[in-house]
Amino acid sequence: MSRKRYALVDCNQFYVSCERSFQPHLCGKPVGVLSNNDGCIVALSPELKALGVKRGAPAFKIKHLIDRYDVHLLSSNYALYGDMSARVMKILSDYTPELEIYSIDEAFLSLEDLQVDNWLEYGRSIRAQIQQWLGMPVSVGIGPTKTLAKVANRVAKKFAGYGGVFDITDHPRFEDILKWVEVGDIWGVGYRYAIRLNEHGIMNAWDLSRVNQKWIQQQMTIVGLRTVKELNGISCLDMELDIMPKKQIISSRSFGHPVEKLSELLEATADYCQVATLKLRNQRSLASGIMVYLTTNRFRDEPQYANYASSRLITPSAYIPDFIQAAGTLLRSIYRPGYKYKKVGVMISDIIAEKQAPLDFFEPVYIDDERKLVMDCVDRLNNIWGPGTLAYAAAGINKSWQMKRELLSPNYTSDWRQLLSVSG
DNA sequence: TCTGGGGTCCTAGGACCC
DNA sequence: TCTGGGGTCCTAGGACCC
Repeated sequence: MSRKRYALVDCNQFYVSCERSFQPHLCGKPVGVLSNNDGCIVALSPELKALGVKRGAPAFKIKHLIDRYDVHLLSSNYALYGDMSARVMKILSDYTPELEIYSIDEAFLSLEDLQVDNWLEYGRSIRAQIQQWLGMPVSVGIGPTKTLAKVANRVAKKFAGYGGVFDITDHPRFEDILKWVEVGDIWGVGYRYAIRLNEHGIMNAWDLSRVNQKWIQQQMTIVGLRTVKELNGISCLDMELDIMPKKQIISSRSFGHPVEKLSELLEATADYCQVATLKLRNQRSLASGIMVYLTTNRFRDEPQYANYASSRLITPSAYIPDFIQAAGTLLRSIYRPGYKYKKVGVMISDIIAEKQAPLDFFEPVYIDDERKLVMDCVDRLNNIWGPGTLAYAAAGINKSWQMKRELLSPNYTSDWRQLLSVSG
C-alpha cells in the first residue's frame, strides 16, 4: 500500500496577483482589491499589509493612506479572476491524475500514486511553470494529510528561504513547526474555537495534536477530532474529485445606495432570481424552496429592520418567472415602508437533479414543459451575446440600486473588446 | 458617504409516529 | 390522564471555509 501524500497549491494574494499580471506597474506597490460595492478590502499585497491594513478593513477607513503611500485600490473583477483560476487549474491538472479544486485560488493534488524521487523538485516545477505562464506566484505545501499540507503551505508562504515550496513529511523539526502555528490558523479551527482552546491552554498546532480525543470531540464535534487526527498524520479527509451540485444557491448584494421603495426592492429581487436560477440551470438542477430576506444597514444609526420569509413552489422548477413571482409575494409580505434598506437576497433550496424531477398528475413538469424551452433559449442567447442580453423586465432597466464598482479593471482575458494592447 | 458574498457540515431539540 | 421507549424527519443555530 502506497502512503498517502498531498500537495496544496495556493495562489499568493490571488486577486491582487491577477491584477498585477496585466498591470505590471502595480508590482512592488501596495495594492488592495475591494469586495462588491467597493466596500471592504478582501485581498492585499504584502506592501499593503506592511502598512498595517488588515483583510476586511472598510475601504473608507484607509483613505488617508492612499496618496501618502501610493496605494492602489481596485474593484473586484470576477470575470478576470475566474478565467485566471481556470488557467491555473489547467496547468495543475497536468501534474496529477487527482486534482481537487478547493476554491478559486487553491487546489489539492493527490501524490499517492506518482513516481517522483524528489518532491521538492516536483513542487518547484509547478511553481515555476505557473509563474512563467501566468505571472502568478503560488506556494506549494506537501504533507501526509490535507491538514498538514495546509500547514506546510503556510510555512512555504511565510519563510522566503524555502522558495515557496515546503514538504512537512517526516520533517526533523516537525514539532517546532507545529508549535509555530497558532491554533486559530489551523485549517478547520476558526475564531470561536480558537478562543475556547486558548482558554484550555491549547495555543498552537502541537498542543492541539496532543489533546485527548474524546474531549476534543465533545468540544469541537467530529470535525475537530478529524483535525486532531490529521495533525498526527492520520488522513481523514479524502480527495473530493466530483463537483457536487449546490444544495442551496444564494444571490444577494448590497445596494449602491440606500433603497426605500418597494418597486426597487422588487426589481433587485427579480434580478437575483435570474442570477440564482442561472446557476441552478447550469448544474442541471431544479429547486422548489425559495427564501427572500431584506435588511437595513446595521452600521448606521437609523431605525433597523430585518426579516425573511420562505415558501415552496408547487413543483420543482428552474423557470425564472416562477421564482420572480414567488419572491415578489414573499418580499411584499415582509416589506415595511419607511426604512432605508441596504440589501435584499434570494436563496433557493430543496434542489434536485433535473432527471430526478418527480412526475405530477396535476401539474405540468418543468422538463417536459415549454418553460424549459424558453429558458434554454434565454441562456443560449446570453451565452453568445453576453450576460443580460435577454432579461426579464421585472428586474428593471436602469437598476439605480445596483452596486458600485468604480475602480474596475478591464476584462483582459474574457472580453474581446477589452484585450490588453501592447504598443510602443 | 463609506463596513462583501456564497457556500458546507454537524448537532440538538421539537414534532410526530408506533 | 398520563407514562415510556424508540425511531424518523425537519429546522434552527452554530461553527467553519474561501
